[in-house]
Amino acid sequence: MQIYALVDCNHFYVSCERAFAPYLQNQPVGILSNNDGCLVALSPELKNLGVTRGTPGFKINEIVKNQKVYLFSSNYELYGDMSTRVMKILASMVNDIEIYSIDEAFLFIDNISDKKIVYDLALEIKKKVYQFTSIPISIGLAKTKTLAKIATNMAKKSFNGIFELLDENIEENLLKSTSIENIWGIGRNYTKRLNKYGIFTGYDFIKASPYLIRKEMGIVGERSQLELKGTPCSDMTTLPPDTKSIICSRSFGKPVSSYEKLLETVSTYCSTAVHNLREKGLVAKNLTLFITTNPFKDTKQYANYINCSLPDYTAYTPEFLNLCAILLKKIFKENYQYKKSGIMLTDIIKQNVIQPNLFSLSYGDDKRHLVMRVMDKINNKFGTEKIYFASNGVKKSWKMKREKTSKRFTTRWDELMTVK
DNA sequence: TCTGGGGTCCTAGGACCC
DNA sequence: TCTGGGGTCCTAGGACCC
Repeated sequence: MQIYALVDCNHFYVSCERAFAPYLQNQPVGILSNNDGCLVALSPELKNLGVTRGTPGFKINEIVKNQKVYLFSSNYELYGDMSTRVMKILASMVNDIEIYSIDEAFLFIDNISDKKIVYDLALEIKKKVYQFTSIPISIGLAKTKTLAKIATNMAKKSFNGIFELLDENIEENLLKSTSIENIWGIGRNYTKRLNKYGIFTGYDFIKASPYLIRKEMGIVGERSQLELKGTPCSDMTTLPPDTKSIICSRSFGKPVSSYEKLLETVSTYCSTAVHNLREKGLVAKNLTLFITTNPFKDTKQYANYINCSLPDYTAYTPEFLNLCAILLKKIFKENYQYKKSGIMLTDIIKQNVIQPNLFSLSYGDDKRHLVMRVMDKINNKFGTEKIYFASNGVKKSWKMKREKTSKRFTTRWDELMTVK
């Protein structure tokens, strides 16, 4: 018997905050996105107050005032580290694990003939993860990943946090009561299209003609359909896939209109992205830069992007920074209130497979590489941006808001939890 | 005043090649 | 009536995911 188990951490960011602040237990808790913009994670108690994911923070001021809601800025350093801990525990308990996102992982369970044993294993996993991280998880068990997703949704509605979907009658009933928009791979747009053909539930979907599904959704839809019928169509990818792009973009705390300040923003984001590139042992050749005004405001709108390739693959920050200045000049327009900018690195390969250009040194061998290494070492040890490029700006009046951040309890010595 | 950020995959169409 | 056929590569855009 081959079983896919999907482990999903319950309201993960909230649970991370709760792990270090027990008074948040059973209280309405919400985590805000970057710039304290909108809600990205909610505790069930907050959901019960009628608040939904994606709501802008300022729209719930009223509720926050009246109901005592605890709001936090997102603390990705903490969540990332907690995620690593959870994944390590999972990996120690099964042979094959595919880390799917910061709070989800597929486990592949093979060679177990008895359903009961699988269920007990899931129970043990859940217990152990909670014991070592105090993160509550839900586990769905099924024949394919897509079915496991549905099982996990059920597991979240109690059932001890574990739902096993291996009985065909239960499967059929569950598909009948599952709307297609809740199926993995079917989003808002495909839901609308399929509704036109009278397809509303998972059951309608598996009964629909494969030709129709193929026509409307392409190969992806056809795969989803097969998976729901019990045929696995996606392998476990136990090795992390090669990075194809790295994006760094942010909204500003305050709008920016001068070229100089806008350049500070893209330079800062660019430095971060190229740093990430180096951390992964990669080099890139292509840079895309974009700027945009605030689409939610009634002011003059402008958005544009531009993209350019370097002559060689590199992870040398100044080279990208120079390019940023040139590219920004080309698309920058005066008299606009810019709200967001960003850069994307593409055409990425591993540093150790660079094909050196006949006329230049390869990045790994020259002094530029060493300078970057020293810089990264200093910043990794003493904190981000201890040393940085002048083009990133010194004052950064546009910096994003993060007014309610908790401490980075698990990754900074000076932010360890104190017990009074 | 205040509305996130980072990714992947697939497809259609155009340019170009022999 | 009918105007070759087969292929690759690249890009933009659309869809999805968390």
